[in-house]
Amino acid sequence: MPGTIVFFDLETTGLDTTVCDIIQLSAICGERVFNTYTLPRRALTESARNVTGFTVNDGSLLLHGDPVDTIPLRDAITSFITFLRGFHYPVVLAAHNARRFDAPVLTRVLRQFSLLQEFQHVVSGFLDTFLLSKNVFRGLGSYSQEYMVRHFLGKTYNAHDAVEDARMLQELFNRWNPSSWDISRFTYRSSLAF
DNA sequence: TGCCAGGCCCTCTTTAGGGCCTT
Repeated sequence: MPGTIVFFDLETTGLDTTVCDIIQLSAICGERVFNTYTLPRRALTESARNVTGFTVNDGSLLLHGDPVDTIPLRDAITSFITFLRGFHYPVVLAAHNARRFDAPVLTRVLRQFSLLQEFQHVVSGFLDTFLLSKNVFRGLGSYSQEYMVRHFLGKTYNAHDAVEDARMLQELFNRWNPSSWDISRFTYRSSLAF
């Protein structure tokens, strides 16, 4: 049986998982919400600026033009691990396209700060809801999170805000109510994620 | 500095190419 599932999302400076910087790290489990912003060192790609609404000006992070408070990336990561320790751990971290995007990015940063071992003590693996939904719900027009929120929940939302993305993913998952077998099929050990 | 990917899946496949999903 899978343990606690924590839904999370990253907003980053781009799509290249080997170099992009994390800008926003958010997670939700039940009613407990985690959210942090960090100032990226790397410039956002044009498409990342357009999609997320983040810009950097004069050493400040702006969201749709309004400044947001940031903390150093290492502090964001250690706060996240502390947040995860608040559950019965090890937990499973779920994200849409986790295997190809969120897990490699997060794992690379954890390695960079020598925090991977500490993280793996609290997190047993990554659940990829993209791969799960693609296999469980055959024949849908799309498997993007936005499409599925419309399809399964009949609503639109503020996509590309990491908190809202994580919140909607949790709601989607609860609607799907996938079997333990399906969950385990698409859960990958965090130690194997790059 | 500026720019920026990539592994899986499908099929009009396997001597390959294109689309998806994430920012």
